[in-house]
Amino acid sequence: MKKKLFPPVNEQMDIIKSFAEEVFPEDELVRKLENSIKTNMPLKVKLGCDPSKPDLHIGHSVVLKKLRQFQDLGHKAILIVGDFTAMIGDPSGRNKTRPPLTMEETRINGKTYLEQATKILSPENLEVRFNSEWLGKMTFADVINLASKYTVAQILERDDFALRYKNGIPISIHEILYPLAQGMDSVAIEADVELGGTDQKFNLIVGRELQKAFGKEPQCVVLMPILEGTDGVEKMSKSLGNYIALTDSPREMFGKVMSIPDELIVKYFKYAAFASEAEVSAMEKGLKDGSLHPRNAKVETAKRIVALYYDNETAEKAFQEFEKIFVKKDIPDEVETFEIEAEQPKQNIVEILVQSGLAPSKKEARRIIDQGGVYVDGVRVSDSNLQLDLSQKKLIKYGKRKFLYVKIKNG
RNA sequence: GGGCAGGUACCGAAGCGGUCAAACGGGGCAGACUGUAAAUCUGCUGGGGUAUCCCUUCGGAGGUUCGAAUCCUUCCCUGCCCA
Repeated sequence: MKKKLFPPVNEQMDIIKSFAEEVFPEDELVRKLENSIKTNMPLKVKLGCDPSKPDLHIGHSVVLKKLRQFQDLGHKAILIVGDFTAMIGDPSGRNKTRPPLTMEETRINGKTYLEQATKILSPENLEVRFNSEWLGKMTFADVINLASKYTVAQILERDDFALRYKNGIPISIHEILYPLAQGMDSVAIEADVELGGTDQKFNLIVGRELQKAFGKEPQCVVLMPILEGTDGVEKMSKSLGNYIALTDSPREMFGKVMSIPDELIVKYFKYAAFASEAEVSAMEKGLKDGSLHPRNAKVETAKRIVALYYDNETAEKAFQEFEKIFVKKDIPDEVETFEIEAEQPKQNIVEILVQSGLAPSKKEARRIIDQGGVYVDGVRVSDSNLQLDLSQKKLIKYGKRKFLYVKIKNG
């Protein structure tokens, strides 16, 4: 056994609490840390992940970064792939029942998830567990026993359940079982700490309660803020389409950050760009006294975020590219070319838009043309009957940000 | 098990035999203005077609009618109340 050195408790606590929304119970956490130093045993830090949506976005990065900090402190990150619970569907923050997934789907997604998560997490001090490992083995009697540990009133403490109940929106029993199932994960792996977004507070507390009920030492809870999506209102999520994926291209990533509302700049700088406290307060001050233009703050934030997932040079390039397109109204450096298969070089513009995938339907293509949203080689198209000669490649701009070269496929 | 109220487009919600592809609000998209911000203004928002034309859609399946989202039958689903 290698001897590990953990930093002093107060240092650890400072790091753990930095940027966290809530950490509780603090005294228990302090005790756990002291004990870990004494026994030279790392804490088990649990993070549940939902394999029903394998595309990670920068909203997820907030909590992943916190987990990474634990790793850097020498603790052990345990990623729970909720392959079993995904079949239930987490009701958190939803006013609707989620469609369950099959086991195979969740397995595949779990793998994708991990690949992306390690962009932030260290592969060391990392353990990945699938919760079907223990949940799948439970008998009905086990489930009843588990269910007996919690009451309906306790479950209804959670606001989204309470709200749905009040508004007559259906709540299925399996959804009620979800927090219990997730709590069992904590029991099974004997988590010392569980991480999550503030929307997970209820679930994490259930985990704590269940650990107690099963005679284990209860976990401490670290809650991170929820990052709003690019629309600035809803929480970032794939289904709402307001997300910035970790796998987005530098250009997309940069552009999406630039489109966030001003009110979110600092929050993004803090939680998505992982700026230091000093940098954050400097930005806040600059914005407040007017010495820093919001746009520049946003540019800085966007660069930092892109650099995290790529590198500084790429981030700089993404910025240049952005300037070029939106400030100088120029065309992007790299535009894909689509080759249309047709006999005639002359093609109808609507047809081209649909075939190249720029427009989802002819109806919409016409609509956008009528509204003045289509340009060919920099010239606005005013007539949806326009015939384009595609023997030379033409640059089409569709809407605000879609660019594509189109030409006829020869031979 | 009984009674009542419901299931409409991405969401909420009108419509209750033809003038309904379906009011209105939200969201989304496009344009103007900008900093691809916010706010504001304008337009669009099922699909096909260059025309007040056709097709698909109002929980599912049948039926009545010249004609149904609107009436009838039946099935499925949800909420509330009673047991």
